[in-house]
Amino acid sequence: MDGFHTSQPIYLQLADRIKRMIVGQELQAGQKLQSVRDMGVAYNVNPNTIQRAYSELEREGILETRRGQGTFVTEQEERLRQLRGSLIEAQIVTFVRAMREMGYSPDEIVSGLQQHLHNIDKGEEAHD
Amino acid sequence: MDGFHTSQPIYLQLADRIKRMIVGQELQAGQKLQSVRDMGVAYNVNPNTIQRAYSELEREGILETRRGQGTFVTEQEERLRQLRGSLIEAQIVTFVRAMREMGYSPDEIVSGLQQHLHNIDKGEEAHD
Amino acid sequence: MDGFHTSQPIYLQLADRIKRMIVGQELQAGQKLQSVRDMGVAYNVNPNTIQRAYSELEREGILETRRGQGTFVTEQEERLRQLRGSLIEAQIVTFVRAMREMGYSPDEIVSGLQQHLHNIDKGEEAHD
Amino acid sequence: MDGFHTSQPIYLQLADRIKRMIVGQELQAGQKLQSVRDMGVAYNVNPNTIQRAYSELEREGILETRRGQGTFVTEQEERLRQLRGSLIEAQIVTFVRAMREMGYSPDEIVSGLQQHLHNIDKGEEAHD
DNA sequence: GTGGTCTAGACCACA
DNA sequence: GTGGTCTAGACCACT
Repeated sequence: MDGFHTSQPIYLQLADRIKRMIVGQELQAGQKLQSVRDMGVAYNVNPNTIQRAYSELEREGILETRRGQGTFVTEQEERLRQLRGSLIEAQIVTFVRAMREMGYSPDEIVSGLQQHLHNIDKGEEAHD
Repeated sequence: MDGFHTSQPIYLQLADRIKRMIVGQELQAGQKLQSVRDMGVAYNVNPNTIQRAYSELEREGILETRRGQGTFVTEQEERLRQLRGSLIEAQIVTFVRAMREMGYSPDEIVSGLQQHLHNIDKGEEAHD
Repeated sequence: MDGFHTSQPIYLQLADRIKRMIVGQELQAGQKLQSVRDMGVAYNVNPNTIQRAYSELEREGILETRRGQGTFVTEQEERLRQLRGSLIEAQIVTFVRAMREMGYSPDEIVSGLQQHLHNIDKGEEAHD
Repeated sequence: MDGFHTSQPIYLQLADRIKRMIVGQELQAGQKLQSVRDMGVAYNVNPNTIQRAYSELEREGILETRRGQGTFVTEQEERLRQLRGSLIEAQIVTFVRAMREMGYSPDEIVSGLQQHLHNIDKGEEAHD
């Protein structure tokens, strides 16, 4: 296997990765994904597990499969906008919770974030 | 075991947890930690692994061990402030990277965050 | 093969199809059927299986074979009326049984059916 | 295997059967179903296939699973009413289509059905 | 015991 | 080739 957690099923972690790739424009609307077999090799995972991830995303309206042709990112842009919105929301929620647990007030969260963005602005993100 | 990843040694994951407990005030400066044996039972992990996590944190100046007495959170407030700062920094870095990968500009990150905080301000999130 | 079940011999399933085609006027009284060879190709089934279906229907007086000419739908209208009646009866029996198994009383079956026909009457189902 | 078609995946046929058992009161709200292993033996099918049928029905809100305890029919009566309604609708649609294909008008369908129900009323379903 | 996940390997339908 | 289904057998977490 590759870089998977034990805390969540692999097929859901795969689905999450694909979602992030779509939102991050690494996968464009309408684009063909790797076949379940190729992706199985790429991630060193059984094709059935890839298949399950694809099925889940198809059920969510994010992917479409065409028998004998392959699996594709949906071309319904609206659905992809929804997806982006929900992933962003989740990121923010997680971030805010973590910061509050460390004793930050909402105002401090915003100002801490602004400070950080200000700093990397001049110095431009030296490393990765 | 409890909720550990496979991608990182358990002792480091334990160390992270303890750091977060300290920053989140669940563990106060100078407070005694559970013995490696008790903690091993609590997290269902080998005491040696706990010991290794403690050693790592001692090396970082966050914990102190007193022979025959146990392991304690350091009383050097400055060190704890540093710790808090670095954890917060890490949170922000992770958050910003994720948001930028999803195509958000710095300004959008801040406004998205403010929007979120504004929304939960009036109404929700009274619980948890 | 095409769309056959495993629960019943294919030749009987074929015979049923032909019956339905006759009752549904896709095959008229006196009309010539495809040769067993052509039909075998059409349904991707062994010609012997087609022959068996034809024989069965001939036994039931629905088809007639004329040596050297082929197989024809009978011209005995009375027999076709019987056939239609028996197929319809079978449909109704199946339908009523299913509805009763789902807890519908005879009166509810009729009213449910009327409701449905009433609904499609004004509006939908212009297609197909 | 038992009595499955080739035209539809077994796991969906299983799901349909279970739905019909629920609507037909053979399975009551809140009742425990057979374990995936027992059901696998009963239907001579791999437990994974049973599992898939159960998952599908859970996704549809018809079953609920409690880890370590088993799989149960939901106790949300409203959901079960919906289910019954949709199955009945499907029965009627199929029935009406078949009858129309055999040349019956809506009025004839109703009268044919009433005639049938009238007949079995006196004679009381002799067989089966 | 229970359900849930995963692998390995097979076969099918569709293009 | 593609995805979709199924089996056999394994291991896990939960009760």
